[in-house]
Amino acid sequence: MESVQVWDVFDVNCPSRAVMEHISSKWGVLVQILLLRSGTLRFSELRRAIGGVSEKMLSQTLQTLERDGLVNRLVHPVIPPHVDYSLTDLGVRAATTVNTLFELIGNNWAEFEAAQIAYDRRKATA
Amino acid sequence: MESVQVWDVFDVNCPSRAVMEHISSKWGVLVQILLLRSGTLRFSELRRAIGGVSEKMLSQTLQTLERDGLVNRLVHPVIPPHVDYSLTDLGVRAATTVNTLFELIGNNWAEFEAAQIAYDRRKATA
DNA sequence: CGGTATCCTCTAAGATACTG
DNA sequence: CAGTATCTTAGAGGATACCG
Repeated sequence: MESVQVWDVFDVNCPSRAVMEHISSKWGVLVQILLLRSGTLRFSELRRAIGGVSEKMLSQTLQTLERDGLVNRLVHPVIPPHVDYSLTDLGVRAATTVNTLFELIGNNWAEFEAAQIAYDRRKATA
Repeated sequence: MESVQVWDVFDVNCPSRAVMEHISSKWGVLVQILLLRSGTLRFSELRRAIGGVSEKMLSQTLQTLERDGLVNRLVHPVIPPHVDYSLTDLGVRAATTVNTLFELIGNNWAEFEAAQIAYDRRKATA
């Protein structure tokens, strides 16, 4: 039996808004599509792959996604430490949708750019 | 002929990251799915419908989405002012994907909640 | 290696007041 | 009605140093 949407997202107190913010966060979206493509990655691999991310933000993002049940964190008890990150089933589904959004942007980039240029010109002449 | 993805989203300078941030922004996602459901709405209708949004943030969000070519802004030259907002074709496609994400959250809410509780318990005992 | 802890900066975002 | 202008603040986010 599947659970169903109980709250209205337009309500200020809708708790699903918070999860949405985690999934769609700046670094969260990049972590998700990277793990979707790569399967499993270590902390340092994620850090190197995602340009511009700080250790702090990566750590924080991973914790949030793990708490929401989107990311698996597997610690190998060895020295030096070895930690593997991967997507849960739920994470794969979220990441796939996020990836669709990125493809939409990439596949229509000319349209986005044209819209921005047109908008800026309208503002400049006005 | 469709344009294709030119940049790597993992590159710090990838311009599509900015558009992604607009689409997935806190208020942006709510504006999109509300317009997707309602078709056309006025500024004050959007403001009333989206719980918690300030005029400033709504205005800013609408401008960003309009600049990216996702939202149409139609001004009726009357007094008092009348401005209609709606989604462009591109906006409908983005909003539909965003809506999929919200449905994913709503349809699996029990799983999200359980994951959060389990995570918090793990942290507490540790 | 995989993080935390601390400090600091800057801007996202809310509140309020005002305007065409 | 549909915003803008101004002010203020909470917290997002970065830099650096340190630890198990």
